[in-house]
Amino acid sequence: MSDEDSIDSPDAALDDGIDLAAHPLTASRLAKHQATLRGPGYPYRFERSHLAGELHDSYDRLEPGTETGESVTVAGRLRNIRAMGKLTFAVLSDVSGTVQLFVDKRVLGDAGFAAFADLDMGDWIGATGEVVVTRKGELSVRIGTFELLAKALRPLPDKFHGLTDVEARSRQRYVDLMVNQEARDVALARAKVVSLFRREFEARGYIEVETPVLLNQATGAMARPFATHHNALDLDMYLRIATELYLKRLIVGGLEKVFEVGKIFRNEGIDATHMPEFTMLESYEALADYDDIARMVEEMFATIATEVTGSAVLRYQGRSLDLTPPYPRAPMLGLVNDAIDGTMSFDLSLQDAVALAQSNGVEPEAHWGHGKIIEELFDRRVQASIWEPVYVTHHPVETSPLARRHRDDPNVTERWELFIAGSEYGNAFSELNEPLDQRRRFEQQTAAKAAGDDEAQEIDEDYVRALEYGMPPTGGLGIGVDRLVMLLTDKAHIREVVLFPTMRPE
RNA sequence: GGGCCUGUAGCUCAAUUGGUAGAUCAGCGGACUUUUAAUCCGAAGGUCGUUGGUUCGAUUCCCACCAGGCCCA
Repeated sequence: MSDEDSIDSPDAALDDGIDLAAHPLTASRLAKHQATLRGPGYPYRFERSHLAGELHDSYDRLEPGTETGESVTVAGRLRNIRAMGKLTFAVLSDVSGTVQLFVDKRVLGDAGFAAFADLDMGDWIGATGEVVVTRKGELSVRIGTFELLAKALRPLPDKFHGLTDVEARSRQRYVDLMVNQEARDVALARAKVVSLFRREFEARGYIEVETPVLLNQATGAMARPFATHHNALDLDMYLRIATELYLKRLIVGGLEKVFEVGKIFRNEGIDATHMPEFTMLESYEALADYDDIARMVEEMFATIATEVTGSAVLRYQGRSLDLTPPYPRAPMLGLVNDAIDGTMSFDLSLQDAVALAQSNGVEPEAHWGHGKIIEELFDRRVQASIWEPVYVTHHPVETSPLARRHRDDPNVTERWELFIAGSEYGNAFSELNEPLDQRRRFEQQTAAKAAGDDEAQEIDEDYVRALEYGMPPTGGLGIGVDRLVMLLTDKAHIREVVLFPTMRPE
């Protein structure tokens, strides 16, 4: 930012139409700000002795009217000012909570009291004074000195109704965070979820790694990538749509237990559960299979839910939801056949399978085989009816090109997806580690792409080369972090758990 | 992509069978030594999302567009 310009021309109309110098709500704030810049200026640092929350922890049990004789220094944003003649009460808000400032003209002095009266809601101040409890029992700092740390040139939203407009809260998340405790709670819950995942994986001997975001080829999932260009190399590049194939290269390399938490980018629509950039957690563990991963995930989900919400039994969208393990396993085809009219089977002719799909509301595309039809029937007829956690297993080989064929059934893979409350929360395989089969699967994807499946994966030659060096049996996992945070914070829309959701420009 | 809905003061919301809009909070002036959304008095504050059209007259009706929400695909 060009600070010279901003100081010299603060009256330029901003893009939301407010002219700070001319608007009645901002003109006096701006004038005070400019006076401070011309005069004493603003401090570069401030020494705080206590957070608001720490004061409550230490002094909340005192009787009304107590004067502790102890001096503390607090700092934060002024959230509410109630001036009553020679006495003023104000609410100071910091990261830990709020504490009341008790401002007495006799304590602060005439000049100090007048200066305090010049403050506006939203200003950042630091203040020092005695910890007291008012006659009404409110823990307060009776300030003897204070300092303006930063001026708020813009007014805060309505102090009671706050900011409720979804669009404004999303675009100006900084304001949402200032005035809505719920917004702060979600941000903290999210941070805690990610932190707990790290703790849990590290406790199991995993190491955290970082794999590339910018790729020559977007592989490892079925999704459209964002395309970009590297100028110096004059090279078209893509943002990653998964971390899977790079993490498995690390298993080949012998790191054995790896995980990564990071942004994934998919060039697709935005709705209640989808954002073009979202946070995925992937992990891979040598010598494990998908059952090992399932046991790990259900333990982690219960632990994280308990630490974030206080219980493994949640309320989500008005309903109770129990994340206590173990979670039942159910083969996909069995669930489909419970839900449709007729019986789907890999033994049906493709013609009969298509007819069965059509009679159950699914119109197969030309390139679909039995597997895609089964998965589509599951999506349309089963998924939404799932509430309590269930591992859906036995995904068709056709729709799982990176998963190992099931040890007992060649039509399906050792794969599960964890469904809760109608959405997918995790996806895991016994990883396909046999290079010749992997090459054939990629070739089948290429054929599907040629037949019109624009989501089919491309072959990643270097990945096959890596497998040719030998990958041990491996259990892999992907978890949508945003959705888990939604579940734990009882949010129905992903935008509520992403600090800065993707939006069109204003 | 389709359907429905929304956009009015900084914020939260009203109103209009078509005659240029009101309230709470915030802000401004005043009173007040225990407030908790303080209270009381007073005076202000608006490109009614944008652009066209119909009309004597449009915030209101119509077209298009912009941004957003919900549902469906």
